[in-house]
Amino acid sequence: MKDEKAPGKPSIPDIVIGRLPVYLRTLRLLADDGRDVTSSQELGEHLGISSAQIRKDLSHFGEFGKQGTGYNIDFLCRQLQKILNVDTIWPVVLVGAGSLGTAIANYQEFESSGFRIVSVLDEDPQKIGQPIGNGLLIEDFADLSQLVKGSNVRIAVMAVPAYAAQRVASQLIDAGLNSILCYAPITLAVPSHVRVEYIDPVVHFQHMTYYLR
Amino acid sequence: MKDEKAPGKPSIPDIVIGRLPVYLRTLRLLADDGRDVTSSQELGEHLGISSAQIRKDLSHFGEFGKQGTGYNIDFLCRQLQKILNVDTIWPVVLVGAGSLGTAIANYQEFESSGFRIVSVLDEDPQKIGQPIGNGLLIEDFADLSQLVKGSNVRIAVMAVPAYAAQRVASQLIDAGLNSILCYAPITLAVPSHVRVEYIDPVVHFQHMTYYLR
DNA sequence: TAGATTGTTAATCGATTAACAATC
DNA sequence: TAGATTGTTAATCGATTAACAATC
Repeated sequence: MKDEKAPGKPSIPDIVIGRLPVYLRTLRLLADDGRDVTSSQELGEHLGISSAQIRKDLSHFGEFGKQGTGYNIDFLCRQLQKILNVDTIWPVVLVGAGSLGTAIANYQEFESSGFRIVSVLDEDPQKIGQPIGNGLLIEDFADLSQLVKGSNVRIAVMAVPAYAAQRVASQLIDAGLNSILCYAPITLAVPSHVRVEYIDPVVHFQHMTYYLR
Repeated sequence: MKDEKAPGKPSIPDIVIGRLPVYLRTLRLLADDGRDVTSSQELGEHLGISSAQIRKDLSHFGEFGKQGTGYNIDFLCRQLQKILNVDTIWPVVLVGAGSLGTAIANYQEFESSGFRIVSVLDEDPQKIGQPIGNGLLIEDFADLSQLVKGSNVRIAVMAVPAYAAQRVASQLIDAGLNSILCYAPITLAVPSHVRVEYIDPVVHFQHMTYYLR
């Protein structure tokens, strides 16, 4: 999944974009520790990457630091939030109210990071109508398009079994969503205007075991 | 997190290793569909990468295909499992029996992928002793080192709050574990012999929102 | 001022891809 | 055989890093 090159203005490498949320997360932890200022060197040590890379990454977007001093943490956080478009709250639809879906619905970090789960959908009649997460009720996945219509929801999280994932994804896309975070262990076939990110713990485990002998 | 270069024999790029589990996952889906043979081109189309990359990646490990025909799916699966060291079952310790920990304990895909959660640990006295997952009981995190001692557990999953994550990680490492899958939204400070992989949905969300205007 | 750190350039390093001989 | 696809080479492309002038 690469960034599409906007003809004319040089687009910023997708790999750079992918690091910004990690920078933001780290800066917030520093802020929580009461810190006001940091440097590319300190950040790099925290993250195990070079200070040059951090400065280079940030330089794609502007000048945020001060020579001799470093970066004001609050200021840089706000700038990164603007760059990443998380200076507002994005509504998110969660599909799948199983064990994993419930965990996602309960997760407290979304709200402070720019996201709010506004609907939880499932196909199981036993589950529809049951409470979940923070004051939500599980709704019928069949009502998806009605629910999305006229709302400004553009993001979905899928916590459904692998066998259902492709069908669910297609229906999400038909309903007008174009950003999907997929927890199912399958690579989805989607049109090019849709962006999918994947979370699969097995992929991480198997990556680690390569190095275990 | 890079691969350490073994002096002498040229080490295989970590980024290549990271793709192998995705290849394996895709091959298994094809096998489940009743397919016997595939090609680098077909795989590449499935995954949205070039056929050349797939052939190049595999070529680091040997020759697994047949000109004019492609790859026998079962054979390539077995080879990838060997390469990734998932031709046996790795025991895994899960720390954290909250909502996310419960979802992980319930997840059915681990067993067929080379992993088995053998212990679930928590610090909450209310939780210790309660059943979780597939016939397990939540145990006391304080008993970690006893539990690991003499066992062959080397992998842990952390599903604990961010504020507890660094302490838990350090204790896991003290107990002798060297591979950690961390669901807490924090970059851990660990010695160089320890490998950590991270799963943070917010990082993925924020990556996606950059492209939403 | 002296010391520290940025933003940026140019060099290095590494990954991806196109192309094709080999061969099933 | 003719067609297809591998494994590999060399070229291209892109990302990382070292170094340093600028400057706080």
